[in-house]
Amino acid sequence: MENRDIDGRSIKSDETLFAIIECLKRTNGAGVTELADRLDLAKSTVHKHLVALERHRYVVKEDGQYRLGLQFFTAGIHVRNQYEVYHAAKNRVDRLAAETNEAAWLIVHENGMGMFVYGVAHNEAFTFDSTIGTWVYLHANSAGKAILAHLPDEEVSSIIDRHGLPAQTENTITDRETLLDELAEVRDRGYAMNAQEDLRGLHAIASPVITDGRPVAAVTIAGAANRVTEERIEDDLSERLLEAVDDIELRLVYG
Amino acid sequence: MENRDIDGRSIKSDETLFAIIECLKRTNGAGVTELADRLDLAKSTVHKHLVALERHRYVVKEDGQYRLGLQFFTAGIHVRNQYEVYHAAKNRVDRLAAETNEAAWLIVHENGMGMFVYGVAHNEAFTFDSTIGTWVYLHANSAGKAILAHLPDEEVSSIIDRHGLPAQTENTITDRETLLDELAEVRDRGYAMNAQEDLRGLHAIASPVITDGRPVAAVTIAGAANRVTEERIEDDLSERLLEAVDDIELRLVYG
DNA sequence: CATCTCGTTTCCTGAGAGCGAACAGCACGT
DNA sequence: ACGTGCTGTTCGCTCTCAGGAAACGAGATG
Repeated sequence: MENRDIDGRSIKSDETLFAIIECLKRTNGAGVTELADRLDLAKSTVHKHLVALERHRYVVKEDGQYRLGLQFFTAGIHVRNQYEVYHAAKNRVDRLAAETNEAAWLIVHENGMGMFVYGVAHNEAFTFDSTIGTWVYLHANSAGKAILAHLPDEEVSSIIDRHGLPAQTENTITDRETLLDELAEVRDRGYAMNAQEDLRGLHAIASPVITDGRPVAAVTIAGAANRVTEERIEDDLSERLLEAVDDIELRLVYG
Repeated sequence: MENRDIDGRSIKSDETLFAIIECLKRTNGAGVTELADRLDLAKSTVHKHLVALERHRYVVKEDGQYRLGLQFFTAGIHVRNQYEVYHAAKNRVDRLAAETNEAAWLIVHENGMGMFVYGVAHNEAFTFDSTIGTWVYLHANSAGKAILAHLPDEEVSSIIDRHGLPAQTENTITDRETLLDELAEVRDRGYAMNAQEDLRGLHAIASPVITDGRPVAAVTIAGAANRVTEERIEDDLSERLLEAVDDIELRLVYG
């Protein structure tokens, strides 16, 4: 199925290992036979990989089903903890959500894509938990645009080249020039806006966390479009957002 | 160094892959040469594995250094989200911490070991964040004992056989019979106690979350030994703990 | 400009990844 | 009890490809 191994410079057996992991992630646990069928591999091959994974606790066997193990959680938390900005921002993001009574997020970026690393919704209508740990395009939401706006031009274009500008809703910016204009606006304004560009019904504003001239992350306030109106943003939310970001940047510098 | 590949039933190349990951975890990022030296492998070998890891975003290259990437976070959060008990318990654990003004934790177990999946310290003296995602022995803390107390006897002994009863402090129970007696007590009392058995200066109580007769997790209240006294436990904390666990068990059954 | 020291690439070789088939366990309908 | 159909696991065989050594290229350092 996924025969994108036109490589020679990486390791095939690793690719099959990752394919197994990916498959287990999608299926939330599966048997050897099912995996072998799905990935078009011999049962014995899959089995040997699973034994290796199990020995390192990346996979657990339960009732003859294999599923991903808590070792991934350990590693994942370790990676998150390496981001100083997470520790600097966490409590302040909590406070921001409490003050505004909307959802607040911390987004970091890696390799030209964004990821939600932390979020709270004091008004807990939705299970926002499912959003944490997901990748997002930088061009299609306020946090991403806040980050892009403060990256060097050549980095922005290399990101566009690599990932393109796929549309998430009919409001997504899919044109290069339009995006660059928007980024200039964001720089002037100090914060970015998201008018249902990635999720219908959702409005959001975001501002970047900058250290040593580089945007390492962005903080977002997000909420239903009817609550997060343009005037509320101008009158109240934008100010609170910028205050929060200032606090976070300060804490990044001073322990 | 770690030549424990007396296997034949698993895959050697996977073992080196995991060794690389483990090494990157410990060093918080390293170069090809450093990894090759440390693991006693050829540079080219390490490099090819890194290319594979990088393609799948499990590793990122930054300033010629490789470090673990956010894909681990994605996978880790995914694993956590598979535990229904996490979603059922999160808010209630928050409330428990707020009520008692101590730290509260959710611990799950896998393969005879426990792991902190969630925790809050309303009294935020310590950076408890570093505890999340770490493995703990079940015999050496209150949460683990709460879980063990409600597992079938044969499962308990197989766990002891597999992991032993290593001492964490001078108060750790290291004797099989003593442990089994303690577990019987825990069953009677309804909650387990931790009198500086894994961490000096720390007192804790814990009670298991049971569904379908199986303990899937445990909830803990933990705090400095001088604050979490025996009489406060009896007068107040134990009751609040058991209430919280009841609520969680209910929420596990009803949506 | 020479000299380290990185990361990356190239090439070769024999260890071992991957395969197919046989084996073992369990749960069913008879 | 006895097939029958499903699992997961193990056993050899074979030819691929993972791993090693050494060359290459790119920055940094003196």
